[in-house]
Amino acid sequence: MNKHFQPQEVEREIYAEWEKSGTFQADSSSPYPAFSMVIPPPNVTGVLHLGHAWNHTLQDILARYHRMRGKDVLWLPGTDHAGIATQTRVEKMLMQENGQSRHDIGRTAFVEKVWEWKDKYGSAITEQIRRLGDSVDWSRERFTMDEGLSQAVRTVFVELYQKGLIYRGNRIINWCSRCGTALSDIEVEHIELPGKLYHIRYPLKDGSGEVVIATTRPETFFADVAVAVHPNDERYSSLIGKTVILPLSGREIPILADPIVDREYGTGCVKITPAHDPNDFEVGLRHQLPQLQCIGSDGKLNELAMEFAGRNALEARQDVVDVLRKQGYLLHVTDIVHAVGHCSRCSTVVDPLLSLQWFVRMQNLADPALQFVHRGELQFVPARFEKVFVHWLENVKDWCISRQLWWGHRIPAWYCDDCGGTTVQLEDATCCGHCKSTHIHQDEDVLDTWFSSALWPFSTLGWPDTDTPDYQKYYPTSVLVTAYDIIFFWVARMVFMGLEFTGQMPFQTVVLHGLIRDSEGRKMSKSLGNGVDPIEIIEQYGADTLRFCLATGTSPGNDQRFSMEKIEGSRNFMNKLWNAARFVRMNLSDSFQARTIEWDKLDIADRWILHRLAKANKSAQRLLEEFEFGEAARVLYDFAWDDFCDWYIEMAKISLYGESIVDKERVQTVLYEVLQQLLQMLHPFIPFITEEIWSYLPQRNGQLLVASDWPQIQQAWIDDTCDTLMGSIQEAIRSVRNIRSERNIPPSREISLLIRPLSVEAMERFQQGQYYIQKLCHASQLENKMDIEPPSQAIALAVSGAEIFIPLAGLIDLAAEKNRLEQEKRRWQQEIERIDKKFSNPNFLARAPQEVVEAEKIKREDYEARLSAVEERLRAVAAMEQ
RNA sequence: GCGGCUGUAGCUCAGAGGGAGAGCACCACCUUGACACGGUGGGGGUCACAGGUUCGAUUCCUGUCAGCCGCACCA
Repeated sequence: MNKHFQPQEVEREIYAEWEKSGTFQADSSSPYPAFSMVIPPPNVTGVLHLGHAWNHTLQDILARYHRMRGKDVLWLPGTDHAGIATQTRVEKMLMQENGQSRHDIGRTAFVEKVWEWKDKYGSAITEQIRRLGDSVDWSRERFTMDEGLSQAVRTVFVELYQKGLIYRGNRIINWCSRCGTALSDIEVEHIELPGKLYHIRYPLKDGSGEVVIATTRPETFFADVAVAVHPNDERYSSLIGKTVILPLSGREIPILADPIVDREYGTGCVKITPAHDPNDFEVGLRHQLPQLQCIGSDGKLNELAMEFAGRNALEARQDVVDVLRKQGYLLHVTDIVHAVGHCSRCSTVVDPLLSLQWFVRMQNLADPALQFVHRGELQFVPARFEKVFVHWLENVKDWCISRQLWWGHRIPAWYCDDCGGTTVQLEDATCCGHCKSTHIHQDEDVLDTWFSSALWPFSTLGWPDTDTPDYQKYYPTSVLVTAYDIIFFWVARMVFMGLEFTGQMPFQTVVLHGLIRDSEGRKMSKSLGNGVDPIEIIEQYGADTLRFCLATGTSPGNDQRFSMEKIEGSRNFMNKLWNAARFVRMNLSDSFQARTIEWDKLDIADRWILHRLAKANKSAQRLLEEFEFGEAARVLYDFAWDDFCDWYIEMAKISLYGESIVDKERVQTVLYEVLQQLLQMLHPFIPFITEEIWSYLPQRNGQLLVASDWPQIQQAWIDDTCDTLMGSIQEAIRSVRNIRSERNIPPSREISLLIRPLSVEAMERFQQGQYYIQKLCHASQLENKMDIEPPSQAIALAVSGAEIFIPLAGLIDLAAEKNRLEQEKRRWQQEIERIDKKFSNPNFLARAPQEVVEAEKIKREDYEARLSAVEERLRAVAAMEQ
């Protein structure tokens, strides 16, 4: 083994070996119980970012863990077609290369281009997924526009239409003029911006005065159809039913009463523009008002705006205001701050627009989802996200699913040019379903990408065919792991679609993690240029370093900051593990045969490390079952670094470099066993390096770690007494080291140690650890006797159950020693006081649990013993001063 | 307006009803035969604030303050 692990040299080979071994492939015919997950399908056009890397690390930990625990694991990979993003990208390319727009080449040719593009670049992201080491089943990879998945989309659309849960209608939708398509409500991001509130006079027709309305979008006034006031607003009650004359156009519109009006806001008078505002739209329906439109889908004003026709609405605003002002209609303008909707993809301001679109009627789908969740049939991790989920579903509005794009699942609806009927069906229509006319044309639009993603957990397993072995065995899936920012986009939609079409929750548990931020806590974004390319990290440090860094940074549902310092910390751990393994390997012969561990023949240190190993295993398992990834990783880190490397390996060196063959073999067996189990437990987190180390272990015969079993917890190894015993040995070692350091006694200078135990029992304890104390304190001799008479020129240490003397003839500064002992004395006195305070409270004795009281008593005895040792020593020092 | 998260060492963050933790940074010492991507030792925090529950609160509850996020409304 080299001095350092070289991830670049081995990761690709190891991944290829894993793939070849078939370990990642699920087997629906195997007798083992299923553990299944579907990957949140990344954008086929995309590149891997740190968020993916994190998300995938967590899933891979689960996949590999459950595989090692004997489950038949299916982790299904794939990508989605990302309608707008992909289309935009190919359009740009087309424009750059040929100077053509998609309209220049036509729909069929354009869609062909996108497929070409997808075939060429769509594998980039799946290649990157391999670099992360994901143990996905590539034989089951899916794409949302695959034949089967497209069939699922059509089936769902047709069935929902037949059930009346999908309808086409004229509604206010969010229109992004840059993307040229409608968006759903959640694709709109509201951003607080400074704006102006324009107060405009609308004269009464009867000449008796005027009303003043307030608006932020004065350019829409051309499409006003009414003015509304609150029914109980005394200021305006006499005006209800009267008519006002719209400035410039002279059109007459009514004043009406509607409770939606906020009397406090603006003037309390609202202009009603049903075609350009969702609230006004509702008011319009209630009062049967016409729906006049003055801005088209191109964002331009139309002929209703008279001389402004043809101009961009937003740009024309100022001119409209100027004209109103000139003609005396503008009363005044005030500054306000209001939330303006922006396209979440391209940040263009979205226009509320009246438009004929397809919608999913949400009520009937949301209700069952809410019922199932209330019955506890979906576990959220962390639980608090359930509230977010429920709140959204309780208030959800109908989902606009049609997109004015060419790339995606085309809506299976045909319109008849003769009878005007709509035909919705699975197969491509050849004639009108109502009048049999062949003069029909298909709807031009495609479906929202999330419509197909919503079906992902079952469409990928063969649905609508529910008899496939995969669907039978792996649906519903076990766990879904995703970031909390797509609870609405994806999780909620999978839930209600899953319930509607499979009658089951698509997953039993949904694990939500946070978002990656930069080292200053900012979201990573292209515009800030603070993004980090995970592939670069992998190339520089290896996938394991990245994965371990992300895993240890995980705390449930919370964001994490990314920094190179953390990466280095993680890299250092890889190096530590590598070298610990290297040490073990160097001390085993090539023909080494693992022996069974004979508990009775083990030394205290052996028992202790096996105890710690079993405890670490227990904790890691519990934490992984609870999806506490960060804690699980930390438990293993601490075990590996602190217990194994810092203590056990150092202690093992005594036997390894000693005379006794028996001792040496004993320690070799333990080292080998611990390392092997450690590699197995770390494998889900850092698969490459553990696999690589595994290959160096003797007697492996080409067996892969990835296919091995998670180690059994050996109950017989759990030994708390041994743990406390080692604890006191470690304390003794640390105390002596502390003194060495304080007194600048270099390691090269050997010292003697005299241990004076306070009891026979303590003497036996220290006997078991005395070689370790001696070696780890660089002591040339050690005596452990109850009747030791301390030399006068010595430093005295009070440890649990004993006093330790370090004879240092000629090096003792009595004043300094007295000072140190005084400090010690105060420390133990304080501890005793703290405990006595508890005991002096009668309620403590009466109400605290017996174990707690008992534990405090034992502590007090220990402190008391130490205190008297220190006091005695103080007296001795004082006597010497004379 | 509704809901949520966060506030612990200089920084990043764990944690748990009964003696304040880690990593990094810092200081000192150490080329000890796995590792300087290392070892040993050390300094450093009234666990945001105020109440309450409890024998006992940094941990549970309520409120306040500060930072952040989501949802709704905003003519």
